[in-house]
Amino acid sequence: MSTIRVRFAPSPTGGLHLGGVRTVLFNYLFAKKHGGKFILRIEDTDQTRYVEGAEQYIMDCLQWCGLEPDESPVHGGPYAPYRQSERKDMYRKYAEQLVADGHAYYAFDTPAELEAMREELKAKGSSSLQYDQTVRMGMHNSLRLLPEETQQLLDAGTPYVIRIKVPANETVSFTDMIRDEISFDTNTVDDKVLLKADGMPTYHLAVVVDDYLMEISHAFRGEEWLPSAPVHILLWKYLFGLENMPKWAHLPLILKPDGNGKLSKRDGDRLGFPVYAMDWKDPKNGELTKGFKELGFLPAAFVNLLAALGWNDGTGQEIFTLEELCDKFSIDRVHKGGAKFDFEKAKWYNAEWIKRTSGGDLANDVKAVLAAQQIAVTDDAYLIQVIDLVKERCTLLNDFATQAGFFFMAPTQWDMEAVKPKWNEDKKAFFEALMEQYNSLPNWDVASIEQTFKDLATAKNIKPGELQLPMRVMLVGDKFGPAVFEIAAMIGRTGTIQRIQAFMGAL
RNA sequence: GCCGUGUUGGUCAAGGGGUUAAGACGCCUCCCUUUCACGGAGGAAUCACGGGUUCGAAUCCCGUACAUGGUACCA
Repeated sequence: MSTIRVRFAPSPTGGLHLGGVRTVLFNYLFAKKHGGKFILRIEDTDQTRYVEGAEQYIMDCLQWCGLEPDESPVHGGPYAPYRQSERKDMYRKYAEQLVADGHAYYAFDTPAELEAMREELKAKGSSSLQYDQTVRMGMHNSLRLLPEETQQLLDAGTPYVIRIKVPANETVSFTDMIRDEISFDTNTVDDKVLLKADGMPTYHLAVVVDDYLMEISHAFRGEEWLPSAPVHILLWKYLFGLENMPKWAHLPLILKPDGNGKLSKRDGDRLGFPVYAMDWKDPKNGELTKGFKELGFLPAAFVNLLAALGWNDGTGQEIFTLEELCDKFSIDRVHKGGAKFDFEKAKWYNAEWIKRTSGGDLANDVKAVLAAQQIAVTDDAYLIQVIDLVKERCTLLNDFATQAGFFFMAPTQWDMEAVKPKWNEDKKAFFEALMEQYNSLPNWDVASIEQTFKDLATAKNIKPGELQLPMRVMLVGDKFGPAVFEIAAMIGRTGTIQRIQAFMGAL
């Protein structure tokens, strides 16, 4: 068997959507599992929707996810160029060849003429509004025109497109790796444009030509492409031979959590979760779309949750590293049906990954989170201890701001409501005595801190439990965090005493 | 409308002729903890519908419904 080469071909028209990253992921996993290559080609032939910077953004997202391609516009490779716009000349040749072979034709119809055709079909009550075999002989194209008429138009520089001539009464079928046999009646497929008036190919021509030229062996794409598959199959048949065609896999769609439909950027804004891998700022209108990265997701968790959306290994295992995924991924365990995206579950994956990642490995990310709170970390060893102490209560990296922040900065306001109602002179006296005893405590460790606290409480005839909540509020400012004595040990003797004092002063 | 593809708890899903129909998220109860979590033990909740085939159907077949995608000189 020849080398496995899979490819992903995003169009640089905006941010990288969940579905896009998942397609990349499945491409990547399949390639790695079989020792093949993952190729990234850019579909930048849509002049009107092309967005400056989007291509770099895509590369950045893939790098963050750890899914870097083997060949791409930035990585280079033997089949360069990898940008469709730079391969423009290759496509025309094949389009012309199709015309010469009678499988395609020139069409000179203006937008107005196309519109008129659709209006007419609609008026007739026709079941389809397509430019297809039923209408093409009534249109302005080289099929109906005399050869000299066509030549005249061409010579005169009349704008034209090249359309595929879909045959009548044939069945086009192919095997999809996850859906098995799929077939179409050619009478229901339209004469798609292959080469646009501006000389750029449409996706239909470009995928086929590029897949052939780049020797792609397997092609993964979203299910939304299934309806145009017959066009691609026909093209392969006419141009390069079905035996050379890559194997197809059409991935299920990722659906919006509520209501119906494909997950879109809007849903994220509306429901309050990201749908892009990383923040994307649209240069056209300055609009910012939130990304998983900036919200505080770990790339490993992001990849993990994406893999689980439409695939599982059948064992019930939920947490996978990229390496495990590469090893265990199998195309026939990919689902056929679309899956609704569940942000709660997505967060759970991240929490699991935070728990499983060591404090040391988390340190840089947490440092950045704290820096955003104006907290500069100088002692890495201390930071790592803090992280290990609090990470199990963090779902997102940004949670470290509240969960770890008080280890670096004393609270300036306190949850007084939690303390005041039960506060009295006895308790006040307890904490004053406590400060004194802590001040002279020989060893500042969790056991000593706790023992002193409890002994003093007993001596003052107060239940230690009743004093722990006030103590917590003094140290943290609020009612959360690890065990109070752990916190006290961590922030040190002077820190602890100062915080008790500050609170008493503010009371 | 037409064409394609789907349909197991609220969500992700295992299971592909005989199962008490796994597991996970979420939700609820309890335990742990005089904080918040983590962890542990339980609980509620499911085979879209109708016909076949079969001793037996979530599983195979046919319809229907519903969902979703496409129906552009967008990808």
